[in-house]
Amino acid sequence: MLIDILFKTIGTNYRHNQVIEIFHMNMGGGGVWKLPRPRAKGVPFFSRNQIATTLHQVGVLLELKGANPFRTRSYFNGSRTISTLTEDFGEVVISGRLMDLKGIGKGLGSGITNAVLEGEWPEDWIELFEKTPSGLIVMLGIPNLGPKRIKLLNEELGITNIIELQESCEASEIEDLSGFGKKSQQKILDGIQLLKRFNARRRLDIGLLYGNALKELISNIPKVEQIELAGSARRKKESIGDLDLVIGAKSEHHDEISNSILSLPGIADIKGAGDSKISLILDTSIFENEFNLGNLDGGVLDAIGGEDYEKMEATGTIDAQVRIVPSNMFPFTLAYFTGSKEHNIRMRQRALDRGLKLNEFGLIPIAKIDDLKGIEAAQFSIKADSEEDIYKRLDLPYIVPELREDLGEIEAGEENNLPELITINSIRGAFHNHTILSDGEATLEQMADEAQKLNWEYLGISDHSESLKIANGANANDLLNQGKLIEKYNSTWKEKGNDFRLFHGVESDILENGKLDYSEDVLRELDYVVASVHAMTKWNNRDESENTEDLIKTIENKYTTMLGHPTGRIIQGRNGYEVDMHAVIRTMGDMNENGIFKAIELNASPYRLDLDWRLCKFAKMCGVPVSINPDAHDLMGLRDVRFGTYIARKGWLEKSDVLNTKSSEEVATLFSKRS
DNA sequence: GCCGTTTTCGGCCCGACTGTTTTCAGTCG
Repeated sequence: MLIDILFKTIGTNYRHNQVIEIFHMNMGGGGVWKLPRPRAKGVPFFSRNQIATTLHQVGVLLELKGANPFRTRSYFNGSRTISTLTEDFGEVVISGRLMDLKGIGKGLGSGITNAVLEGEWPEDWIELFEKTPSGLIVMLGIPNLGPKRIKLLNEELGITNIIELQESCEASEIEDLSGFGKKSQQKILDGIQLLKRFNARRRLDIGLLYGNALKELISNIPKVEQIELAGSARRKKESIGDLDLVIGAKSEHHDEISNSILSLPGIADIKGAGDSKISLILDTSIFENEFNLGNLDGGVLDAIGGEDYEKMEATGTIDAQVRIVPSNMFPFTLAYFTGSKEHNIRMRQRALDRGLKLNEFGLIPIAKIDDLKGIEAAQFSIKADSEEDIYKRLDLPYIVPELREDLGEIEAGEENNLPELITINSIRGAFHNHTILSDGEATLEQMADEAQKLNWEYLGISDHSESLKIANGANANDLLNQGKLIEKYNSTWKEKGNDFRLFHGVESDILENGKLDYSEDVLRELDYVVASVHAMTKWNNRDESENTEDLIKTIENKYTTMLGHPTGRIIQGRNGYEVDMHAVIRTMGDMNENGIFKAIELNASPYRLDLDWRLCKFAKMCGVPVSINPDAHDLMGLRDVRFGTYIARKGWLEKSDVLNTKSSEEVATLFSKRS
């Protein structure tokens, strides 16, 4: 049963650092990769998302074909350029400015232009999609198995999918291939198991739980001078592959520290232990108490494997790499293993431009090192007490880990224009929360109490609407009665001089043609409406333009205040439906400009983190306020706003960009701007 | 495939680790 569920999801998620990126951008669509069909309405025949996704997929398919790596890279670069474009993509193509973009030359430029203007994909791309077995793409998700060896497996043994691969391993057919052996055969089997369980990645909340537990244990080891969690966990990516920890200590203590680490609790297996690096597999025995996964709404639970999910987490593991370096190297190693790869490339290039070489050991004047390499050369490194010093030496202000993705942070740093990112302390409340009226676990009163314990000034209650039977959606009468109760509480607090207040909303299901639940008479009584899609099957089966049109209709509805979990994606569970979110956000931006308040939710549940951080910056640019909502189904759920804050920071948001940093008076005023 | 130009083609970030090899290829970040 469990395996069935997991195999079902493997079809849509792939772990390959580039493939997974696409998954997280919600650009992947359904299971098998297919070139999108052109939009029925004509030019532009394809959206920015579709072009960016396609370029990326062509790049992956070229890798599997064994094409020139620089050629494949240019497809990835092109995809990146287009997905981060802030202008209207269609206009850029139509006005013939596409090839002015850095990274788009004659080849990509003419292919894209023809696709967008004529609705036809280049022949060689069509052929790539048709001739590559989709199972090979799934195999890229297996750790330590890349395009070259997959190509070899395909050519030598005729393997076209993960099931055949597993059978071949079990029949010991792989170990005899040149370049393979017993160990790599076993590694592939292990990797298949990992992929089946978690798509070889873990959600941010789970990663941070393990990471912080290990960090805490190591920091108590004598003679450890510095320790920090690095990697994607430090950068607060929505999911992480493995944990990276960096330790600073005197060289003479490295052995002792290393031995202490190997005897810590929670280690299921030791994959390797060298002079400077320890590779571990951690399991849940690292936690003193069992971890509480909280109450999930039914849709989320289903998407991540239903009832079997908790069992899976309880027996789950995570890989961790621990590196021990002399304290003087610590900032360099920390920066290096924090990444991202793209950010590091830019930083290294920046160092080269200044006659310096940047690596995990130091920042070293090239003139001094002759033929010395790595750690040998590091004796000539410029001193740094912290990462700040490294940035300073490269003429940049400090860039926080969340921003290190090479998505404009270097340029913003050069212009001294980095954002002052929001912190959790700025949050004054939240607007998407459930009570026992629908599928929540706590009463209105309990939720209000908990919000006050968090020092919030207000709380918005938005139970599920009538049509969502599966989540016990509230009928009109019950909803209106909830409103009366809220009024009563609000006036009682006011009489007592307590400034706390509740806002009364609803999470309305988005119905046919973008309609909301309930009659106008009911909607008029509410402070706000969170409009969300729940009919995922239907929305997944429609094309991007239909979904986009319906969402825009919903937003144009007078009573829609904000869009809830905008794409419906569940991390490690399912992709979102296809939608041109740029167009949706742009519509919201235009309405805000005209004095009509429309906000977009950043659903802070670690299972969702939707709006994706890559789109937060775009919402900010369009002047669309972001509401960081926990989608709480119980008291603990309110605390999920912290994950939303991490993602908001990653998405460049400042305090002023976020709705729930405003005072309750300001919020009330904004909510009243309906038309 | 893109870029930058020495305008016709060479260079494209770089190092560690692993498991294969017997000097290196593949993978990863």
